[in-house]
Amino acid sequence: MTTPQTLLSNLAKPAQAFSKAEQKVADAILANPELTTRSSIARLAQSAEVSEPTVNRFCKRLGATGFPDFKLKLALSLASGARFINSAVAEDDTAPTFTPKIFNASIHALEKTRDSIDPKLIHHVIDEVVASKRIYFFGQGNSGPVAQDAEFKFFRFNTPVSAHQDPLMQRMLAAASKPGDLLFIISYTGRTIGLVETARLARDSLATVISITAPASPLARASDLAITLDVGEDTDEYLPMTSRLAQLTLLDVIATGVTLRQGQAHLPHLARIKASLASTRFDSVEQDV
Amino acid sequence: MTTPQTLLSNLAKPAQAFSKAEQKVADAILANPELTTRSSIARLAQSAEVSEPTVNRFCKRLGATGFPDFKLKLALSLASGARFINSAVAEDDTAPTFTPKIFNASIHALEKTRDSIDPKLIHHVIDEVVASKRIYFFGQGNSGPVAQDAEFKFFRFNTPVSAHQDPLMQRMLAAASKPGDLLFIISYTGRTIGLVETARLARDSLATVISITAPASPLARASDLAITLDVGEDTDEYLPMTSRLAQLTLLDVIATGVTLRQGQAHLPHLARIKASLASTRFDSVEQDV
DNA sequence: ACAATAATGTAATAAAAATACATTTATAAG
DNA sequence: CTTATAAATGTATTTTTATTACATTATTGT
Repeated sequence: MTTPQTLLSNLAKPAQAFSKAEQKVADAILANPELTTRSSIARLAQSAEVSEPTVNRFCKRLGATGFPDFKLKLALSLASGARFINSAVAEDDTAPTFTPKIFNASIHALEKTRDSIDPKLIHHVIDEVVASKRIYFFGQGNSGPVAQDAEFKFFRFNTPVSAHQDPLMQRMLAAASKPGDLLFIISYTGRTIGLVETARLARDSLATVISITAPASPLARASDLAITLDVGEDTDEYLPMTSRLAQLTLLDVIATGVTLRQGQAHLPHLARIKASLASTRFDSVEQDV
Repeated sequence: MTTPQTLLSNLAKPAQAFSKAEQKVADAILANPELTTRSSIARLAQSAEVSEPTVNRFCKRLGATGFPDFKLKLALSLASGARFINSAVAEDDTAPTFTPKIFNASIHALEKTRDSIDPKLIHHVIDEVVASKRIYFFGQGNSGPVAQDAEFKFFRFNTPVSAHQDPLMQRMLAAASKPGDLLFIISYTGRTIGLVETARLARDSLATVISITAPASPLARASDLAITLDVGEDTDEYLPMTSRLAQLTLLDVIATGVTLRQGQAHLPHLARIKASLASTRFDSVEQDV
């Protein structure tokens, strides 16, 4: 299933439309990929008979942040079927080829998010959750289901929680919010007008607003705390939104943090929830919730 | 000599007899190995609170020729799957430690799903979607948001689609279904009584039922096609459900397959959807949907 | 043939890693 | 309990490596 050497085969593909100098770089890498993972940019430039910046540009064109990053990805691609580069879905893809690509794109988004999250910020968010009297999750469009998922997750705590996708309802609840209320606003772009206004309304009411959104977006600016996710999308029209997976996992992290913070205190509450579900199952050992 | 796999476990081994400063380095690397593979020696030295030469000596002691070589070997060791040794969340975990653990658990779930999916089955599912006159997504509990997410995704196609979380609604729609109708039923356990009965009702009405659920479960048996996900036990009480991420990505795969199958035919439909959203944004370049 | 643009290279700068060497800390002998 | 000795660690410097800014050279379309 896992096609090994995806980066490599990508290099070899003639359809790649490399420029002359870049083709030389590709050839030089292909001639001895293992060596390349341990080369300096100068050595590779020399063996490809091009200048060093050309090598650097070549790396960036292939999605790396620079030469060292490229070497790392190349090494991984050699070791275990590449999952970083060339996950673009093409029109001639079939189920066996696009299935791993899409999973890889999702995995990549999570890896990127994992490495960009600031634990201190998470800590602050958990503080706010623990301190709150009531929690709302707001999302529209694709982020609506994320908000709802969060509701299920946070339902385990004793704090009242609800998720809302309807813009009017969101607006009304924001306007009616009070100090001690905590609003999570989830938006990939952070540019949905209604949600930004909702954030402002809530803050006017002295509620706390935490957004999960794009860096430097209007929503991020309008929030008390903003967890910004830059998953980097839109490059491939066939690749679906991976940001919601990052949002979901991020909310998992926050919920887990709250659970750990609360310690054993809430366990009886949880037991009641589990018991209430038992009768809806064929077999009560496992559960969806 | 240092084979890739042994590097990580070597670090974790207490028997290693590291000196004080070297132990700090080992701890810092273990705290976030993925990040280390992309760090500079200065960054790692700082996070371990030691000097840079100490890090360098540490690397050499472990058989690398220097820091870059060490990073390379570390990356390879991570790629070979040694990274999940430490992913159980413990009560004394704090934000910096449990955050990567949870992301890793999610990533692992996707990797496992990626490698267990049968592309032929996906192909059949896409056939059914393309052939269908109407599509329903049913889920309860945690799978409810997944169904809703799928609705957003499949809305792009011309086939009428709706998601339902209410058991009564699901039952009624299943009973009223007709040949040409396609029901996706999403359930992690495949043991929710209501959903299994719904599947039977729908098949009695000659609709097609595709489930995304657990292997060998009652729901899987009650379906025409079952995509079974075995993400693994939730052995750790603090680790959240990762199955829904696998479900979501799987539905991404199916939707992408349908898109590719339909080719350009549906593009005008998509353009209209995009246009309808433009006025709700501060900046119409990006979008949530 | 000539602008406009893209591609590539040169030279300078910044960043990273390794080295030489100084200082501190631990150890063991008297 | 010193004090010589060795081991460990850190500081400052040099060397290597990577990136950037900018100049030059090709390429393309009119």
